[in-house]
Amino acid sequence: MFSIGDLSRRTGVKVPTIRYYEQMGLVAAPERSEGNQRRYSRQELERLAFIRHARDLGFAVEDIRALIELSFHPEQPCGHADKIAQEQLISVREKIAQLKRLETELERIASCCDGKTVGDCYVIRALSDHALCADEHG
Amino acid sequence: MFSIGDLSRRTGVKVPTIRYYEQMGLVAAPERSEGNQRRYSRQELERLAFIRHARDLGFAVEDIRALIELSFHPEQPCGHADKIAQEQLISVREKIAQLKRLETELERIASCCDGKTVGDCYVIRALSDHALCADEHG
DNA sequence: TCTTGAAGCTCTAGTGACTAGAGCAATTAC
DNA sequence: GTAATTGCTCTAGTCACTAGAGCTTCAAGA
Repeated sequence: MFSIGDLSRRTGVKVPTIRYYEQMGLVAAPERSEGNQRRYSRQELERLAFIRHARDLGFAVEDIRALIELSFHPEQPCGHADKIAQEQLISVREKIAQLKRLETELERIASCCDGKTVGDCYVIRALSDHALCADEHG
Repeated sequence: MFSIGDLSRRTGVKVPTIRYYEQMGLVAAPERSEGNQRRYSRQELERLAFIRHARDLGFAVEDIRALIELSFHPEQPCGHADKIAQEQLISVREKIAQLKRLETELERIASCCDGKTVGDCYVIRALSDHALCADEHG
């Protein structure tokens, strides 16, 4: 049996976050010791590792909830799980595209500043005047 | 003079967000009409456009507050403004790098699933078993 | 001038995914 | 046995808004 601290060290999920997941119903409330401390089984360790991994991949808690539900029904078609993963991939790609536009703009803004004072600082001017932008963003 | 709705249409910042910025002290509390409605000048329109632009570029509200402060002191050296922009650029690049790692992993996970049921779904298996990951992420 | 509907007002609470802190109780190592 | 560490619950805070209730003001047409 693992204490909440053991679980935290083994999964990399912080202790208060584990308790938060329990509150949100992502992990089941575990057994308790005589002194009311949480005691986890290996199964619960694996569940938390699953959640950690999915969170690292950017899945929302609601997505993870759905994936866990699905894993309880191994006989069902897995199209739903695929869909969740595909949507996450699309969302990640959109974020990358957006951030790349910002990167381009910021490079222009941050590299052009050769003024000495705020009065002729390109950073400030560029932010004041959208027309200085090379292309549309945001 | 502009109503809050005019300002919203011209800058693309939503009405409740403008009031929120006022509460946070990012924009000054404007004059009021006899009936207590906000009335903005062109200067305030420009300020809000500045904020909008900076938010689009991913600057935090606190960064924007600092940039606005700086813009009030055009005689000061602009090193601080540059620093804020440079840090934002670094942060954006880090986010891009992280998201690209996720993209790679998600591509692997979401494309490999040729199972018919959840029981042999690669999505679920990959999330359960970090060892299936090609490289470290998160 | 009157009316009506849109736009505005304040205030509170909710979002997501935690994080921090207070004030205790239990466990563990020496 | 005792001291340090870990654990417990509960509340509130984070960020940048967003939603809703319940009310008032404004602007345009009849």
